[in-house]
Amino acid sequence: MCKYKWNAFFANIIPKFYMAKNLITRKEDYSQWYNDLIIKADMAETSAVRGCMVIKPYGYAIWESMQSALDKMFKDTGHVNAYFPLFIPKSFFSKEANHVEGFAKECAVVTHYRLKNDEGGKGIVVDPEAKLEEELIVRPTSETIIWDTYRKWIQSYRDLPLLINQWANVVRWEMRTRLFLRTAEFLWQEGHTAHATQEEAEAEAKRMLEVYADFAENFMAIPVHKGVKSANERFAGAVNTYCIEALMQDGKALQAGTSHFLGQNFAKAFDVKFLSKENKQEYVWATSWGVSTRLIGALVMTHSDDNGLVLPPKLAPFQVVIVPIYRTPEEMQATVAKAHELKTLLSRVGIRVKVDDRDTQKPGFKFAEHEFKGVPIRLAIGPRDLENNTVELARRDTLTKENTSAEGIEMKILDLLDEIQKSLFDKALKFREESTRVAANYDEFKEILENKGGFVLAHWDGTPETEQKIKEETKATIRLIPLDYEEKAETGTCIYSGKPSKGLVYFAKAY
RNA sequence: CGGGGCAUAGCGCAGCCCGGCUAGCGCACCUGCUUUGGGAGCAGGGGGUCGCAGGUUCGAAUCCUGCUGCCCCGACCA
Repeated sequence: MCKYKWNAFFANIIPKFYMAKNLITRKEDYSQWYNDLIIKADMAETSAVRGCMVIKPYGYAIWESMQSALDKMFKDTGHVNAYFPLFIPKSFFSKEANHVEGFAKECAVVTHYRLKNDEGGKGIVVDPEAKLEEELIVRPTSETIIWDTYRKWIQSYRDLPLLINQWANVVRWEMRTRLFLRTAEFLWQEGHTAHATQEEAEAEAKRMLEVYADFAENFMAIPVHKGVKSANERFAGAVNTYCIEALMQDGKALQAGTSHFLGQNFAKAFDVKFLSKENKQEYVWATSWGVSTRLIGALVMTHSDDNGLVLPPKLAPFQVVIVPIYRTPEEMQATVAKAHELKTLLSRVGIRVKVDDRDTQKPGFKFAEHEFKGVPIRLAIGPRDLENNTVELARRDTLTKENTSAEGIEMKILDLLDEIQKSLFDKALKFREESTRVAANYDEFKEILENKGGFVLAHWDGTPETEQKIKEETKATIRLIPLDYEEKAETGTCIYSGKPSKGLVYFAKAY
């Protein structure tokens, strides 16, 4: 009965799977640790298609948690969802010069629309008769198709602002891929907005940057820096790219979200004009912004440890797992019943709970499995607990255990979940602060990057050439220019060229 | 696209140099019994076109040729 129930409800989330007892440590080999963790925690795997991954139920559940939090934040800021086509006519794509240049090298192209049986009897071939008149690009991003559509939607200032988001997949034909961090196809959301004035569009781009930073810090428990990208790192077709940058445990930075002020570039390329209050034809102002499944990679690399995944309570598919412990059928019946009773109690206050009442696995195995998969809190209930009205409570982040009264447990767990969420953030913040250094000169800069990693604050002369040289020599790039860079106007000299600098910028090696 | 490596059961590997009988091991899987408060034990069992195509040979996982796929390292990227 219990076995049947488990299968019916959870077979898709936690399949029977052997956990490796020994995960390679972060210190031994960070990237292998990352790869093994993703696969062994059952989040994703490589697929039969080169560069593309299969997101497995547990990984997808994390994405769904992210989606629902973000989607609410988008709606709360006045956005609505829509959906635009996967395919973009080649001619659209080439209308904005910088945009094409930026994406041309990594586009998948559809050239035919039909297959046929090979005349030589060797399977299926592309029918050469079925060549498309105009090739279609599989979207690497949707600005072009969206702006072509917006032209028809916008006539007057009364149609503005237009605040639309879409949840979609995109394809960028990458040479080298890594699960979640860089795959040929990935899932994301892309917001595309149209405004009557420059000020409003810029404010929108900054507002969404704030939304992303809020999400990263309060849901993912990842501290992020907000800033502006240098010209080299700017989105193809944007006037300005704002970003949030996070620091991973190996000292490399990861761009966790971007928000672009597109100026009138796309409006001009796609001829999107509106009639202003003054009865004048004007080009609209645009933004776009996105975060992707890459965030899952950021989540893993920020919090997880040598024992496996560590998930922040707000995004964990299950916040609490309850493991019943028993010897006899009677004990099984009693502890499983108590576990479900507890689950009901916890669910009632909004906690996501799973009872692991599989009779096919021993408790020790379950402990190890849920620990590896990063469930924030584990409760164990055995015969002794039934007698004493207690539970054993274990925290994933600290790996500590305690016996506690079952009385009022739901309030205790609510508090504890908050505490874990905060503790993860604080720990990550502390690590980032400790990994952020100021370099007074180029030698110091190189020394820090080579031996310590992390963010390096340094003066820069503001030219793309200097950034390029530094990149070539050290592999570090400017991750961001602080938002208050212009106002602060600290003066100094560029560590590379010795020319005047307007302020410190963040350098790091990046994913 | 350049350099290196790998391809044998679901996964991880051994066997290959030096060809030979029915291709083996660990984990996973199935059955039974004993177990269950930190990854259970024993017994039995199922599962393989040895990446593909050709060649050498009485005989090929093993030797030769060609192909394909994958992984790692470098130039591009959220």
